[in-house]
Amino acid sequence: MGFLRDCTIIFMTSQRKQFPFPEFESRWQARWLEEGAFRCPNPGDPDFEASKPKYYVLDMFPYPSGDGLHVGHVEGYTATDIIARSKRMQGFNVLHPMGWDAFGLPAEQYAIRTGRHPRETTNRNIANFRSQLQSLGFSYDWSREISTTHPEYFRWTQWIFLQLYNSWYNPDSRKAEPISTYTGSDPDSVRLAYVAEVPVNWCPELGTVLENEEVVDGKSEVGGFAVERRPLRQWMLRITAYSDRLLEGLSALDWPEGVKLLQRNWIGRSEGASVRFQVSNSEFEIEVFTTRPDTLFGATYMVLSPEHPLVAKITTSQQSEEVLNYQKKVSSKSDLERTELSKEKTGVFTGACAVNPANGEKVPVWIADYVLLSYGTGAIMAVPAHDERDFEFAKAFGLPIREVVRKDPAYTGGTPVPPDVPQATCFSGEGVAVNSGFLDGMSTGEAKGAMIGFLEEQGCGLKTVTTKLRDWLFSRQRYWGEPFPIIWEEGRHRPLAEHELPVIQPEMVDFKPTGTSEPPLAKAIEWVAYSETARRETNTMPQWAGSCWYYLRFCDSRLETRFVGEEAEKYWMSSEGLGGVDLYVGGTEHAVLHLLYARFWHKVLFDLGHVSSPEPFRKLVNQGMILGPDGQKMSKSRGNVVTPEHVISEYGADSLRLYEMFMGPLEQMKPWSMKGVEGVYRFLARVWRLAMKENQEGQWEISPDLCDEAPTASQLRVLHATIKKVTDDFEAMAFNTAIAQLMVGTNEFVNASPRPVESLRILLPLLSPLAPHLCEELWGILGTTFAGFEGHASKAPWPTHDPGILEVEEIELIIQINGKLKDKLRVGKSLAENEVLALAMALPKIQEAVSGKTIHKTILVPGKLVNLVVK
RNA sequence: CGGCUCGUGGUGGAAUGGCAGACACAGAAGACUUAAAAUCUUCUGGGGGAAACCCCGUGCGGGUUCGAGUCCCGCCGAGCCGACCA
Repeated sequence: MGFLRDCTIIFMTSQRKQFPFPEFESRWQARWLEEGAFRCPNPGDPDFEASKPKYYVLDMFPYPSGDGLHVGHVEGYTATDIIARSKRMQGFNVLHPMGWDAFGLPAEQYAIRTGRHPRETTNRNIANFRSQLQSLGFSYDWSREISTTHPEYFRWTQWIFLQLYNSWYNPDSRKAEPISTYTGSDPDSVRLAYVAEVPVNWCPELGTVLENEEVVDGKSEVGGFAVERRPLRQWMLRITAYSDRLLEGLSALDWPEGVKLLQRNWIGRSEGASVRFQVSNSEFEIEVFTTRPDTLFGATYMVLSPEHPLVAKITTSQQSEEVLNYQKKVSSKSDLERTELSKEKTGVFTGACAVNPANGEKVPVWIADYVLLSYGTGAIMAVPAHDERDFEFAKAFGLPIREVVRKDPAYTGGTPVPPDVPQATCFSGEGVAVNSGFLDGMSTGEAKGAMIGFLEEQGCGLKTVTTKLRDWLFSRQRYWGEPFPIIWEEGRHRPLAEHELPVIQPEMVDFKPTGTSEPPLAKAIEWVAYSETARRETNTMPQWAGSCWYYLRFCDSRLETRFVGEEAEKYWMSSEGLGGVDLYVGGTEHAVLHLLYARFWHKVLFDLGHVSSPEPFRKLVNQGMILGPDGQKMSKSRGNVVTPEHVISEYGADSLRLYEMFMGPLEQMKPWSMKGVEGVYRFLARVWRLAMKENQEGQWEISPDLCDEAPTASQLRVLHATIKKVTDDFEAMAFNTAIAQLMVGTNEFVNASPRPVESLRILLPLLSPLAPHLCEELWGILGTTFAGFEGHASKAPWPTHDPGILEVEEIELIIQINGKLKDKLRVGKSLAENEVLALAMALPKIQEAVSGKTIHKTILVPGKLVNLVVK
C-alpha cells in the first residue's frame, strides 16, 4: 500500500510540464531583482530620460496580514502590472511602486497575546508578502518600497499632522492657511487638527477602548462583551471644512460613477433652513434644520433627540420621571437595536411647548430616538403630513396631521382645505402650498424661498446648508500606530518642532490595555515625561493616516530632507488638467473612507503649497472580487481559499496572471475555476511550441518549422488585427478580450509549416505584459538564431499596426428585410450605393421575400448593411 | 426601506443601436498511441428537416427606432452598499 501511494506521489509531482516554466520563471524573477530591471529614475538622476512622457500607475498598497495573499488579492496588481509593462514598452517613464500599510490591529493583538513586539510580526508578514508578489513577476520598482511603520516614513506622517495642526480653513479664501493668518482670539478653535470630547467605544469588561472594527452588533468582537459609548478627549481633523470642495472636486475625476455617488452621499450635503422656535414660558429656543421650510405651517409638534442638552432644561416636573426613564432606556440600546426597532416609533412628551414662528401656534415638544443628536441640530420640527417618520410618530401618539402641500400641480389655491384631518397616507413630494397663509398657491420651490425670506426678516431663521459628513476622529488608544508630535503642558497642547521628528513609540514589553481609558503608551512613564512639566500625547493615529499620503512618498521615497522632493512631486503628480496619479486600482471597500481622507489631506497640502495638483487620483478603477470555486467569498472558514503558490507550482506565474485577466471584465465579480487556469496554460504551451519543439532526447530546441520568410497576406492581416485589438483593449483595460485576440493570433500559426518567425516578433511583445516570463525566455532563445529579437521582450518596442494591411478589397454586407437578417452579399469596397442596392435586390432570397409586397423604405449603412422595409 | 450594479448557451464570458454566443471551459466523436496522458481535427443555444434550409431565442411586460442583448418606462430576481440624515 505504502509503496503504491509513494509511487503515485512521485509520478504526480515529477510529471513533466508542457513547457519548462518552473525553471525559467524563477530564473527571470531573480534576474529582474538583481539587475533592478524596473528601477525608474527620477528627474535629476543620471539615467533619467526627460524626453519621455510619464505615467504613474498605483495599487492600493496592502495590509500585510499573517494569512498571506490569495488569488483574489493579486487581480488588481496583475492589471496594473500589465499597464505598467505596456506603457514602458510604449515609451513612457513609468512609476510603479509597492509598499506596506503595516500599522494595525492584528499585529498589536498578537503582541498582547504573546508579548512579542508588533514590529517582529509586521516584518515577518512584509517579507512573506514581498516574496509572494515577487513570485508573480510584478515589475515594481522595489528600490522605492516603503512601510508606514518605518520611522523614516512616519516622521513625515507626523510632519503632515503638524501642517494640519498649524493651519486653519479660511472661509473667505476657501482654503487652508497658516494659523498665523487667523486674527480671532482663540486659534485652537479653528485649527484643522483640534481636541474635543467625543464618545468612544468603551468596553468595561475588557477595560479598553475599542475600534469600530472591533465592535460587532454592539458587542466586543473578542469575548462578546457589552460596549458603551463614553466621552473621551480626542484629536479631530476638521474635514467638514472641506466638504464643499471635496464634493465639487468629484465631477472632474475619471472615477466610477458609483464611487463618486458614494462619496456624494457620504458627504450628504443638503440645503434648507435653520429655524428657531421659542420655548413657551422660558428663555430657551430650539433650533431645527429642515430641507422643507415650505412646510413650516404644517409643523404640529417638535422632537428633540433624547441626548439633546435642552431636554433637561425644558422638561416639566410632571413629565421628568417619564423622560428620564426613556433617556435611560435609549442609552442602553445598542446602535443595532436602535435601528432594528426602527419600525416602531417610541418617544415621550416633555411637557413643554414651543411657538411655531410661522403662525404663532403652540406645539408640543417631544423626545424620541428617531431624532439623532449627530445630525443637523439634534432637533426637528415635525411635519407629519409630509414626512414618513413624523407621520408614523404622529399616528402612534395621536398628534395632529395637517396637510400643507397638495400633490395636484393644477391646484392654485383658493379652495378651502379642511385642516388637521387624519390622513391615510403621507405625501413627501413637491407640489403646491395649501393651509399655509402667505405661501398658499406657491409651488414647493417658490414657497421654500418665500419662507426663508420671511424667517430671515423675522430674525428667527436662516438659509442653511448641512452635511452628513462629521469631523474625523483621528486618535486611537493603541500602541502600534504613529504617535502624535504633541506635548501637553499646564493643560494645553503644543506642537513639537520639526527637528524633533520622528516621535518613535517607546520600546515596551507589555502591550496590554491599561484597564482605564488611558492608551497603552501612558504606561511608558519615562517616554511620556517630555520634561519636568510637559508630557507627551499618548494617543496614536488611526491606520488611515499612513495611507493618506503614501502615493506622494513613492515619488521620492528615500529623501531625508522633505516628505517628497519638489521636483519629483511635480514630475510624477502633475500632468495636463487635474494631475495626480494617472491610474489607481483597488477594491470598492475603500470607495469612501480612504479615498475621501486622502483627498482631504491632499487638498490641505495643495492649499499650503506643498503639492502641485488639486486632486491625488485622476483615474480610479475598482477591480471586482474573485470568489472561490463554489461561488462564495473566499475565506479560511469556508475552506475555499486558492493561494497563488498552489497555482504557480502547478501552472506557473504566467498562467496565473493570464487567467486572472481572462476570467472576465476587471470590475466584475467572478468565481475561480481551475479548469479555466488549465485553458490559459494550454494556450501558453501553444505559444511555447510556436517557437520550440521537443527533440528525441526530450530537450526543447528551436522549432525547425520556424523560418524567416514573410507571412502570407491573411497571416499578416491577423497579426495586425491583433496589434490593434490588443493595443486598444489594454488602453480600455479590457484584458479578457485582448487575450482572446492573442489566442486567435496564435492559433493562426499553430499548424503553419513553414512558420514565419515574424509572428513571434509581433505576438511576443504583445503578450509580454501578460506573460512576461515566457516571452522573455522565448525572446532570448530566438535571439540566438533570428534577427529582430535584440535585448529583452519587456523592453521591446510596442508593435504598431499598419491600417493599410487591415483594409480589405471586398466587404460583406448583411441584407435585412424589416430589420431581420435574410442574406449576405460580398461587394467591392467602393461600389456605389445604387449598385449595392441593385445587387441586393437581385438576390434570390430577397426577390422571394419582397415579391408581391411594397418596399416602403430602404436603409443603407455604407460598409455595413442594407435594410428593406416592406409591407 | 432606500441607493448602486447586474440578469446572454451546461459554465466563465463576447457583441461603436446593425450577422447574438468571439475566445475559453465542460461535453461528444475521430486521429495519433500496445495503452493512457498530452497533442491535433470536427461537432456542441433550442425546435423542425435526410439535406439545402426554416422557425424560436439575451429574466418578464410595454415603449422609442428601418433595426434593441444594447436606449427609455414598469415589474421580477440576484449581489453589494447605506441605513430613521429631518
